[in-house]
Amino acid sequence: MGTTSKALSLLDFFSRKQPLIGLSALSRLSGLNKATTHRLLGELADFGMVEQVGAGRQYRLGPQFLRLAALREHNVPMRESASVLLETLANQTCETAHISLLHGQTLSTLSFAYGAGHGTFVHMEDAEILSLHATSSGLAVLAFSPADFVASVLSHGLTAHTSQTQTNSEAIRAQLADIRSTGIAISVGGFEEDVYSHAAPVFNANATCIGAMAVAAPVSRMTPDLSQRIHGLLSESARHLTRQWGGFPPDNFNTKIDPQRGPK
Amino acid sequence: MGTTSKALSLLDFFSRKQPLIGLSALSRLSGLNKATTHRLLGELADFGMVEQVGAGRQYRLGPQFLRLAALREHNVPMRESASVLLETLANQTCETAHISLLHGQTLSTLSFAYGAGHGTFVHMEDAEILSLHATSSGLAVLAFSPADFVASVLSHGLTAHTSQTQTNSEAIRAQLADIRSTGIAISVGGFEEDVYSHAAPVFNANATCIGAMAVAAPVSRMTPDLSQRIHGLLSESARHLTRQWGGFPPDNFNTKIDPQRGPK
DNA sequence: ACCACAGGTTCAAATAATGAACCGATTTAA
DNA sequence: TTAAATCGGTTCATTATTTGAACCTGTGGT
Repeated sequence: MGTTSKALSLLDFFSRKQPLIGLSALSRLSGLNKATTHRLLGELADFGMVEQVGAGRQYRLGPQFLRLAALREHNVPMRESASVLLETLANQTCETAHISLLHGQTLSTLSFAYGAGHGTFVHMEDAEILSLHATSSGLAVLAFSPADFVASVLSHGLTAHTSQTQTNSEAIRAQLADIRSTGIAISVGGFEEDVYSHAAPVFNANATCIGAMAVAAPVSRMTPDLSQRIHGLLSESARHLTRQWGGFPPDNFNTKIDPQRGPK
Repeated sequence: MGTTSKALSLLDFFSRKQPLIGLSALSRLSGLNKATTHRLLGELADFGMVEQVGAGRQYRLGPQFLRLAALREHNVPMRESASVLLETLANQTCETAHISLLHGQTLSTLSFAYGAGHGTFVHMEDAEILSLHATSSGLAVLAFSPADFVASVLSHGLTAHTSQTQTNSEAIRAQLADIRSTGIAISVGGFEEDVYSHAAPVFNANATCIGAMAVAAPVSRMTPDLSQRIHGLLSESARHLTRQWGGFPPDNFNTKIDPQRGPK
């Protein structure tokens, strides 16, 4: 592993829950020597990728990312184009629509939109972390990911976020087969109680699955009829997004779904 | 210079004008050996900081920045807090308000807001690059930056963006002295024709100037009266933002400005 | 007074970065 | 239709950078 990778890997320890990390802690987390960590952080800081905050000289992510993200988004408006589709989807379903991208072994939420017409919604936040085995989005991604990746994810500890989280890897593998045939993943209360969500995979130009689009509703509002509608609208939106992002589905992804009745 | 810095410096060659860069070109631009450039790009790509686009295998900024920017913004909502103030300022002045941060020897626009009530406005874009010597924001930053930094900026070629750009470094130094006493920088058509803009510096927790807030109006709409109003509102907003961002003005920044008449 | 842990620094030893030359494939110029 | 130039990418002996144990210094707790 190159020096640059080590430096960049430090950035991955910062999260919503842990926005501030001290030198020693980061050294421990990364397994790198304290002197090495210090030097790498210094280089990252020179570039505005981390910054030190007064009190305990702790580190946090720097302002540089705002600039680079704006530049990236200007060149490749992924977030913008996704947002437009999500707004439509949220309005059509009157529920929360979101899109999350694969990053390592978790999903990170890129954008979301709330529907209208109800008093309550499934809540979402930008950069929220979703686990692969416990969310519909995660299952959708796993279903279209390489076998070794799936094996790696399922072999690590499958944390139970709720009482309904499926932690049996064989049961999950069975679900993945279903998802591959329908093109839609479903999860009920696996990540948060009372959330019923549908998800469809999104692919890049190499036909690799890079994330998933999802619609999440309170369990109490889900009916076979609504599920049917979401199924149709969601798979259409996800396919649309794949195209907009310059990607295309892999050969094992059946694009010829009858919108009236679902596949098979 | 460490290896990590070399890798990160590659990111700085991507811009709005040049979003795609090939391996050889990037090697030339950075002065690094092609093999080195290739390896560094590979490491950056592993982390999603750059990605290769199909055709000519050219590189562009990667999707990772969206995630990190969202995380940073969640932890430290600089953009969000600035936007609120800019909206207010734009409404109060009925003109374009924006904030730009210092990055290297240029300013990068973080956020902006348009006023209401007129048919035309000064146009802005996210991540737009402003030069230090030719904009009011740049002058505001220079006025409160270390002497050696100012010297470095003024010694490099001062490009004339318009016929009205001031390129005489002595004349600019004289302006800086004025700006230090009033706390507001003014530039007329120095960057874009027909733009009359006011700017005020913003400081971080080390009392270092990190950027500037500005109000830009068409020259034709600028009157002594409007300038007076902008002067007051802008310096108040900028001071407010400095506080919100956890910073404070340096000792040589006079915070006791009479809002009726200006200082002195 | 003491210990434990924090951030940060030092310098010989070990490792990883470097770059000239090379490859095969396109593109351009003659 | 060649021939030269340029592209992205790779190789490997040489070289320079990274590395980490030990060491400061300061702080908060007992």
